[in-house]
Amino acid sequence: MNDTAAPAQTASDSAPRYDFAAAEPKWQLAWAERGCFRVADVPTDGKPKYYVLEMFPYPSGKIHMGHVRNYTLGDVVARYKRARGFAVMHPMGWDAFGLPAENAARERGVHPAKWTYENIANMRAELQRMGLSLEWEREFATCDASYYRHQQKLFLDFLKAGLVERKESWVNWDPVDGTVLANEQVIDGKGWRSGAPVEKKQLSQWFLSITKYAQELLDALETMDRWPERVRLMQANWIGKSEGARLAFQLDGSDETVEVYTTRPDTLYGMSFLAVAPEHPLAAKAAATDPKAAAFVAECRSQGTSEAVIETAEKRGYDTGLRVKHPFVEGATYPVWIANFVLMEYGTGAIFGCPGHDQRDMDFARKYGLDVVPVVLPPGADPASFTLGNEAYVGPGTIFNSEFLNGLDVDGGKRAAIDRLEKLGVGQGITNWRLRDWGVSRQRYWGCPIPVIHCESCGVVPVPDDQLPVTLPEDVTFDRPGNPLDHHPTWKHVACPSCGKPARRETDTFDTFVDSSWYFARYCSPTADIPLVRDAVDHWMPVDQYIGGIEHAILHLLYSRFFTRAMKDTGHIAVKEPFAGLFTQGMVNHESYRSADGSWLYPDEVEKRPDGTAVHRDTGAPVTVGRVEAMSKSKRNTIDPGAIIARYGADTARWFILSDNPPDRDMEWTESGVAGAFRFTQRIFRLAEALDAAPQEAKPDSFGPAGRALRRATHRCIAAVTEALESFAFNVAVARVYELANAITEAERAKPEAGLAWARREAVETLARLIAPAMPHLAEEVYARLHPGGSTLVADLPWLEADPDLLVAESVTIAVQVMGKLRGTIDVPPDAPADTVIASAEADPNVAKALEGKRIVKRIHVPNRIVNFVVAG
RNA sequence: GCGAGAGUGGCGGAACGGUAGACGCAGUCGACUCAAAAUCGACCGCCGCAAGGCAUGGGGGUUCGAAUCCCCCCUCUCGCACCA
Repeated sequence: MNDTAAPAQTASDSAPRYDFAAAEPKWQLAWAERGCFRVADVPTDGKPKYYVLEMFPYPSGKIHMGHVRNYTLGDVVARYKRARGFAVMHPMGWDAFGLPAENAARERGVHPAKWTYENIANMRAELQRMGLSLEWEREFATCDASYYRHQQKLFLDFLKAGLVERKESWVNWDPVDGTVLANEQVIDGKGWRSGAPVEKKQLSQWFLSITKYAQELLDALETMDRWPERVRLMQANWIGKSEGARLAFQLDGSDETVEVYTTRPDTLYGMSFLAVAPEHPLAAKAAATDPKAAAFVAECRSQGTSEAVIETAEKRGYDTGLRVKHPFVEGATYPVWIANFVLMEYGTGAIFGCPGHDQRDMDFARKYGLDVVPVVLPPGADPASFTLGNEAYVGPGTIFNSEFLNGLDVDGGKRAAIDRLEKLGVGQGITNWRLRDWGVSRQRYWGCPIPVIHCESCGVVPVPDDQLPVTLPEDVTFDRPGNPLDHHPTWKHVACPSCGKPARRETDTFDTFVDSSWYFARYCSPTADIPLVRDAVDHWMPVDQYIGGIEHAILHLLYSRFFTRAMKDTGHIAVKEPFAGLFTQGMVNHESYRSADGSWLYPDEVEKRPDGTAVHRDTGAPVTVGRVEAMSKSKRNTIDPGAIIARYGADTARWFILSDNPPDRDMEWTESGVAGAFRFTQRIFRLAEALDAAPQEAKPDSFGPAGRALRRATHRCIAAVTEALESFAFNVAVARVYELANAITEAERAKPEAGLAWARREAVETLARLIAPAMPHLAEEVYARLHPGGSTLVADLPWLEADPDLLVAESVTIAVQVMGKLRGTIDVPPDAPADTVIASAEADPNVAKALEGKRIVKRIHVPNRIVNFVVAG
């Protein structure tokens, strides 16, 4: 059953089949030996450059279908652009630092380096079996000291340039394991391994100053027209610029003030309370003397962990009894509440509440019986009678109930209020950002060491350039929790480079997002002894086409954009934007299967019945076919690319993945779809074989009707596939190729005529060259058959150009409508004059019938397209 | 809640405002075969014997003509989410 579509030939099978298992390695070797995909760091051949890059993989050990899709898409682009005359750089490497390697070390006692490099070797072999046009000479792993030493250098340059800060920050602390946890290691507020409730702990950590570039990162999004709109939008939201005012409220009966951030200073006269976050210093102060306040703060803290709780949590608060003075209204004071919906992380951790024009404040006010004073009058509303129910009014309008602001619109009110605050010296207009600086310290072993030394007398001292790289010690143990670098007996003890006294190395390593924030630039000069060689990086950057999953829409792409700017400002690179074009691919999904007892089954264990039901392959027990969803180990609906390639070949896998649907949408991997793609590889091969008897002949002077039709199909296909590839419509390109194959089959059945053999040969060679970006091995195999003894590789051939004369049809079929309804079609010569076309349209019997007894009011003729009669009566 | 995208046969999908459903998958029938597989051929949106009618989530509109443009509504997916 496993081999219904297997390539093995049976005795009765007289037609020889395309032997992909022999062909694919053969052509892979040929490409490698010829160095087809090599380019110089600094080319001198004058070709335009094109840099294609797919997001490099984490070396988990095996490739998955998402990789196959990602790298197939990139390879189609790379091979196509190369044929179009570009010098294409298409490198590959490994995002090799990270937690899984440490987990493997703890669970299986294998050293992270050994585990990682073995995984890399395995995955490299798998990728090579896909026949990708990669330049393996540029390969590196981010865990190579020869890579991360330059990362350390970049960091030190950033430090010098004032782009790095050290500040206190909260981390997830597992009190049982005594270790810092990554966010994904915190499950429902508990440590994933120990199950102990996670605590927040403050540590001194390194931050890259991404916020210094917030405005620029936001502005540049506007110009990035080759990025998907939604990715730009997600980044803009993430950066989260907001304009407003910061103002200080003075506590009644005290000199102390509370700072508030607001985007609505125009609504200050609608204030009815002030609220601070539970973590706010004022809340802490209230809690110190008021047990009830302390209890409320504690309650907020205990509840705040899981996201589901936050989403549904009711607004609750506690009145501290303190009051603040209004900045504009002499003598007016308002209560100060501690409220669970105020976020310490955003703004100042305190707000002024204006229930009339903010829904959250409204909910809070209604719950606790606080005043609701409308100060913005919607257009057309009557100021005397206007009231608010439980809905805050957030639209435009005219300010009222607001003294000096009365009569202004919202924007004018904001400006006037800010002016007054500034005059009074209690506040000013500011821009606030949601984007935070990027904390890059990780308390982990398997990462790039942060190259600084802590000295009691000199403070933080950068590791001098000549002492780089700071390498990871190999003799580490994972037998206890925490950071092995910290436990290491000698590694962290060093002499201070500045004063020579005993000092301590930084034992934190970088967030792995740092590793992936500049790898694309390093590929340009992958073995240089400086981070980036300007000639090379200035030639190849930016990446012309970057391809990867949407899951990296924000962090990886934003960090890379920032990092590139930082590298520019420290003189390492000329460009600001790393990725000129971005394409985000969809996921690869698969049906899931469950047996009667609810356990998940692998696709291999399931047999589909013709009636649509499914049973267990061995036991015959009924199987429930579940949803089509993302492949995951837990649901066992994964398909191993290695097994697919072994059974059907790389070209089949590549072809199916391209043919199923548009590449930016999620696709469904189906067994029948792969089988269909496999059948097509065999069919192409048969079309080529059928030519063997055809004599080699010079191009005939004229062709018969079948030959002319085939030649038109051939050249139309060139034009159509080219257009489809240019617009990333790979599924359409595939459809056009099928059409040409169908046209060739039709020509095979045609009566023999002079020149037909030549036309068939042209068609098959065209077919081979058009499939080359998608099915490169089969393309070479077919081409080689057509050119016995030749040594030219399709990989080295230029892209085909369609003959414009053959793109014009001999006759065109024109639709004839009466009042927009199709009543017939007529065949006319292309570009026939309107009056003849209309005359023959009217002569069509069916059309004539529809026109009978009617008066033709208007005759519409769109050349080569349509005739439409507008009639009356 | 805010934002974005998408709704077309049994399925994936195609379609510069101009013959809706290209192409593939699945399916039906036939040829070849002792048989099966493979292959080749024909059919394959819905209603209808037919003529014809109806069809691109629903409703309006613009237009000679709308899957495509505009307005309203419904559904689904994704992202963000007490961001003041």
